[in-house]
Amino acid sequence: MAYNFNEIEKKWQQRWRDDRTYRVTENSEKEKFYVLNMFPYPSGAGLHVGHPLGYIASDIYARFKRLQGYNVLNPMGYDAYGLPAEQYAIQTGQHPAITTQQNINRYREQLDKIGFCFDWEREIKTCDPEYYQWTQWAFIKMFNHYYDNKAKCCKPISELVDILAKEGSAGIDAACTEELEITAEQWNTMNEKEQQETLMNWRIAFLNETMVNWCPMLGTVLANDEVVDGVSERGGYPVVQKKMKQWCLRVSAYAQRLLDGLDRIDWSDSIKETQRNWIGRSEGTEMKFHVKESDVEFTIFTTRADTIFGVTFMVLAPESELVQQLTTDAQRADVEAYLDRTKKRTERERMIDRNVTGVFTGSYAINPITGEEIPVWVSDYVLAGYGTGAIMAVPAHDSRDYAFAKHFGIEIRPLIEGCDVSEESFDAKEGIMTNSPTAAFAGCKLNLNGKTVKEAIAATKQFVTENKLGRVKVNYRLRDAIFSRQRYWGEPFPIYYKNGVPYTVPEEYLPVELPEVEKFLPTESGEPPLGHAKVWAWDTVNNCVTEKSKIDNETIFPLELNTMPGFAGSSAYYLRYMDPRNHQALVSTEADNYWQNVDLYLGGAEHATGHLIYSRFWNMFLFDIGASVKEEPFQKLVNQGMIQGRSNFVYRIKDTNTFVSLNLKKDYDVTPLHVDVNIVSNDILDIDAFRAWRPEFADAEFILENDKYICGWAIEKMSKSMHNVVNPDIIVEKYGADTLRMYEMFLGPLEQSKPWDTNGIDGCHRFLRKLWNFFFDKEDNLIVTDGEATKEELKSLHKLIKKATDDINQFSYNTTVSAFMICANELGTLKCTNRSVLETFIVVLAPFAPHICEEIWEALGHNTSVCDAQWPAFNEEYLKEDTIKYTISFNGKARFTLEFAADATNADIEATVLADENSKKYIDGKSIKKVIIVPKKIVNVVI
RNA sequence: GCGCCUGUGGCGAAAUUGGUAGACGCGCCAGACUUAGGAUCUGGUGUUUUGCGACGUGUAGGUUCGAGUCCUAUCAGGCGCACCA
Repeated sequence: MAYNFNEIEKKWQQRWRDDRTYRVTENSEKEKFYVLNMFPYPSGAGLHVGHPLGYIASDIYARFKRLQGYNVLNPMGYDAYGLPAEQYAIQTGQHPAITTQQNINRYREQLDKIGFCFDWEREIKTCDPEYYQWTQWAFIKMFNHYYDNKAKCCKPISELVDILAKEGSAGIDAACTEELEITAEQWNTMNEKEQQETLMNWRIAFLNETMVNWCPMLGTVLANDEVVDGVSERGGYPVVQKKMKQWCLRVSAYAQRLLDGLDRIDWSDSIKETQRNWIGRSEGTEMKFHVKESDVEFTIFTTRADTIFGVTFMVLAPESELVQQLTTDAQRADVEAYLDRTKKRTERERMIDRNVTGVFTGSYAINPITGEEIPVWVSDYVLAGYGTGAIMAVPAHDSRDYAFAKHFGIEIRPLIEGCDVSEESFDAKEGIMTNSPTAAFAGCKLNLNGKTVKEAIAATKQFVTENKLGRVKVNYRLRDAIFSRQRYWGEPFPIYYKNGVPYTVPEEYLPVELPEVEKFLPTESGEPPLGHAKVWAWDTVNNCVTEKSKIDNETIFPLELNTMPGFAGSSAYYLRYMDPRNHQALVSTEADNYWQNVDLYLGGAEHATGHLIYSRFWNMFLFDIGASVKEEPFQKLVNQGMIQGRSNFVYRIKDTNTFVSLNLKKDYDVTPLHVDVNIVSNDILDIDAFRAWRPEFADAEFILENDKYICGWAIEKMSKSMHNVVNPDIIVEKYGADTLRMYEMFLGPLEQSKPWDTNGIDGCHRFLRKLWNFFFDKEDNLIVTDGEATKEELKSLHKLIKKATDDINQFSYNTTVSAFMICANELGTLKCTNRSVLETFIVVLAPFAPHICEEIWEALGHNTSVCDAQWPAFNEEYLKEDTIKYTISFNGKARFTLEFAADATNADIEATVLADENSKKYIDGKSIKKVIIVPKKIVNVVI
């Protein structure tokens, strides 16, 4: 019988379930290896052929490592909270928990068909109370810690309270929202509420009135990485800036450690670079400027301290509190009008429209070094959230300042020898400084003339520091993460409010479970959906959730109405897999010590600035409090490329129901329409299927070429709306999971994006059928023979072992698949039937095509799984050749080949070549400069 | 604008890291077995030339006995950040 993949795959998938083949337990005898995929959000559309790419790749690696004797953890779960299920709930009233579970079931069914070695007994779902208990727990820990900049780690907030009570804030160097100066006396006279509000300034998880990305259509705020081009990542709705009180995580406290950590992990350069960009470290100087005829002083941040003599105006961000203080009465009306206008513009509008706008405040600042008076302006090209929200403008050496100065006719004062600023600014950090105003301002002691820019920056820094005019400062672009979402389908906060002050639910009473609501929409008074919950108050006596109607603000208090964002549950899930059913801790010390962190993490590169930053931050925090043994969660990261869809088009002649074939369409006025790729084969449309596809096409007419309707095509993202989704189930049914696995790997380099194209899949399928025929004849009799393998067979086999071992280690799976085919071709030519050779082949192939290998393995008489076989050792002896062919070149031009004994020395080879009749023809009496012999390859004679 | 990556047959792609291109698969051509094949097997397949040969890794230079690989410039495509001072 032929290779019956459907039957074989069903059989082995069942067997693996029954035997719990892929269950893992901590085993100190064996070395661990932790493989992890970014867990999926179970969307309603199910899996398409792009999803399994990473799972297959990691599955191969996991199986490979297991064969090499490692104890491999390869778990799977679901990122189950998210917007689509909630949007669906709003539309249909269906509870998101139900939709989500249905989607999970569908995913599981599809995943099972591909034959992964996941340990499903460790499955987690982020919406499961047993899981989110630990998300809430981590949040409480963050609430109760602050970040000590000197110690470079976080510490309990109680220690900060002690310091405040004894010494005030003077000695505190901690990550904070704003620099506060509080004496011990002030602190001690504060009431409870004031103290709590003050502590918010330092907590890692803190409540803050902040500018947020508000998406009115979604009715919620979004994190920076959830906003793309000024619209929401999900849905593409407009996003506006709005000031709101929100929970935040002080991610910025960890900016330097997040940056430093990148040097210790094995990630691709491009992802590291993206993270470095996102963190955006910049080293510069903070300088204090006094305001003329006023007590007010303000600080600016600059990386170009050397340009202090070129400052001809100052600019404040419109949102800066200084604007109100510095606006003179004469200018107030103009400034107010400007602020109004700015406020109305969305982020997106500000991004598109880069016309120079601004208004003068009426105040003048004093240059701290020269004493010169400088006008202070307001303009929205200065961002409130970066640096101090105020800048010193140097139009000669900054293009934005230059545009502003040109527009408002402000002086442009060049400071670098020979630079031309008549047309544009000179932004480069190079050249020799000039124009230091030593004469104009006799009091000025700083002279930068003749220094390079680099030297001048250093000199200015030193001068500013020594004269206490400011300080050296490092700034980061990385902002704190906004952690509140005005949504239903997310983790509830373990927070209740007493007298308007947030308090955490005691850890031992977690989880605080998500309450039921009647509606998933915001309330009429504009509260988030949890405002509809009837049972949503905290009873501090019985430590439980109770009816809202019982709130008395004595012992029963209102609970937080916001929920946590998507990244909350996905930030530490890898730890939970180590010990998923633990009720006492996120992860037991034993499990954490054994599994440590993820050795190989696979997922899409699109998470570079979201999940992969939050997750590192979250884990560093857990590391600081001793809940995780490793500072970095993911040691090696591989980003699989996206599988794009190949869409097909039909061309409808305008205002008709007639469709014209691709190469004839130029004669008509046509509208291209996406057509379901499943009714198109090799770009030829199945016309009957098309008529049946949609009612409006039932009586469609066609203009054919060669009796066929040829469709157009394009490479696009695989999505429902483009009708280009290919379901893996269909491939599995037609070719089998093993073929799908081999083919997805064969398609090209793992990290590259590539379009899905079934055109080559037959090659992989043919290979497996051929393999089957090595073992069985037409009547299913095993036809392998015992005995010694021949030299050629062993050579071919060991070439494969070497190639497979090397390539799998480098995730070069496409070349590994090629190596299998080459070896099978060679063994076929050799008519190999040798049991030991073929058996070893099966072991090496097992990670790629586990079902067929199990079946053959069993037929060969083994009563254990091929998963528990041993990865074969490579033996160089078999690859040795008796003779080696050398290409003989003269002056780099290949001429002919000669064969030598494998152990011939260079001297032998040289002598033979020079004595050779052929060679003499090329040398022809000319003198030989040298003879280059590349081992086993080439002899090049230079004449 | 800044940073990163990629560019090789009709197509997906290889190339032991500087060693004399195009492995493997698809497609195509020819042949065999077939009533037939979109099944299977065998052989061929970068361009050009009848042939020896010549030319070929986006383009133009350079280093080298030798360059797809290194250097310089340039073009094209992709990704990330983007009024970050």
